[in-house]
Amino acid sequence: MHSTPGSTTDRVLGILDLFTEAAPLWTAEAMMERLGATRSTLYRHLRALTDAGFLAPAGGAFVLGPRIVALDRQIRVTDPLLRVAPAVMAGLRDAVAGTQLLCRFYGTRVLSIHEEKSDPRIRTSFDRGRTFPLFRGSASRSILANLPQAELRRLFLAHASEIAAAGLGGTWPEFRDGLKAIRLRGHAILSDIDPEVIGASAPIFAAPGLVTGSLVLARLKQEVTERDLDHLAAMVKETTARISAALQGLQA
Amino acid sequence: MHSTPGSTTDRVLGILDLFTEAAPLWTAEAMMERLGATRSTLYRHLRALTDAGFLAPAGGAFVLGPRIVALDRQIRVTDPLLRVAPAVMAGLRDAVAGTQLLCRFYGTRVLSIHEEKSDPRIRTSFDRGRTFPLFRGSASRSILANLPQAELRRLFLAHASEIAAAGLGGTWPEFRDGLKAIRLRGHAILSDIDPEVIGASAPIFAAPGLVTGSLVLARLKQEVTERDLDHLAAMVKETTARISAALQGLQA
DNA sequence: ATCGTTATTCCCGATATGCGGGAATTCTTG
DNA sequence: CAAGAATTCCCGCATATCGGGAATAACGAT
Repeated sequence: MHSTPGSTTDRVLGILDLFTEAAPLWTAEAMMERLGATRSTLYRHLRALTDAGFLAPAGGAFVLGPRIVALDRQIRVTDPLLRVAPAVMAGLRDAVAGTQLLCRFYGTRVLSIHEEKSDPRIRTSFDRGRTFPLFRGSASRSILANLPQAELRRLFLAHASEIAAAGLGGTWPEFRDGLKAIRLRGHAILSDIDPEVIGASAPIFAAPGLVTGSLVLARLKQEVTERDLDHLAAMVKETTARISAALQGLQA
Repeated sequence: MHSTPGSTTDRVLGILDLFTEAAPLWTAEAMMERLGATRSTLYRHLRALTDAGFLAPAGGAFVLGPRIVALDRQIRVTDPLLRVAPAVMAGLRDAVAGTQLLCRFYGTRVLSIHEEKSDPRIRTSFDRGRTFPLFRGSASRSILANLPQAELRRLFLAHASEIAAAGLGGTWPEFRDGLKAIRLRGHAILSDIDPEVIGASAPIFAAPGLVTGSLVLARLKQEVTERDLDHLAAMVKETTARISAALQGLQA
């Protein structure tokens, strides 16, 4: 074979990479061409994915399958963070007057896992399932600032240019000390992703010192004053403290 | 090798089967034992799944990963049915005074893909992602009744005993004619899954004659009269007709 | 229903790939 | 910084995957 690296399994799972928001529907023919796979091999792989429910035939083409939806439900039902946080967030609706985003950290990406929206004008489709880059956005910042040193160093070595581009410093001490300041402050305020929206975030801990996610309280930037931001910051710190406590109570 | 059938890919995907609502967290050790796999092989497979984001390490064990949540979002964002139905359903909230379930048909299973709940006492965690058996429940019944004959025959041959158990007839003509009656009536009323809840459903068509899902309007059984059921039936028929029309308008 | 067309599965020999035992490495944690 | 655990690497052998093409099944239209 030529330009297809990785094992068979990687190639099979790689098929799922084709299915994006922009291209949610693929015919076997199109996949063959795109992947440079032969007909029998591709169909064998499609069958494996279809049998497992990750793909489903839809009128001559394939779409992402029901298993994904079912597995997402399992995650929702079993995630301890989702057992405690949504209720707390619902109680904050009116006080925030914007949008709240609960995020979870997955080693390399930050994922929004729950949204509580009260300002319909914020049309950031910050849905559950949206991923954020680790070095941009308020949610990620609060997480990053609370990662263990060893992990930070690894990240710095692997992503120096991204880190510099995000204004997080060009040297390791700059990076580390900047994050330390955020950690000590206890919250991060950023308008980094959508320029019309500004968010205050704070970390959520699954155990003392072990950051597992963050909460963002966001509002339309042009409508908030300095005082509002201070208020949001205080609120998000207080709220994440409560969520962390509840989370750790669950596990005990 | 012994009792592990299927291809490598099947075995890798099979790992995900372990992760259930009751057992959402697996250590490598536990998986080795359960699957009868050797250490290196298991870890190779875990790595493939983890790299693809379908699993994630969580403190010495593994859980379902962020990719699943992200893919579910893609499905939500790109599903035409979800583009038209939720707004219609939201408009019915007060009129239904119960719970509405939007379901999609996936060849072999019926999956709830959206819920609009207005009666909090119905605690059926009929969440998005819940799967229903094809031969039970109102949602499935309306779909089944509108499947092409060829597919029905195939289903009957493959699942005769389930079909009989569900009271759908012990012979092919019984089965076919029973479903035909439902199809002509245009709706199905059943209290088949949760005995406290009764639901009226009607099919949704992606194209004339091509059933793609169904809508269920459900209420607490002990609170509904015959008249209420008639009303629900009329409402669900009218609503699914509108959803089908909107859906077919989209594609044109 | 019947046929032509397209989509999907099956077959089988050559060969690349996954398997497993164990050692090496990396990650945790005190 | 060291001991223990978790994870990856290594490599020869056996096996499952690949691909070309034919067979079959599903689909659509007459």
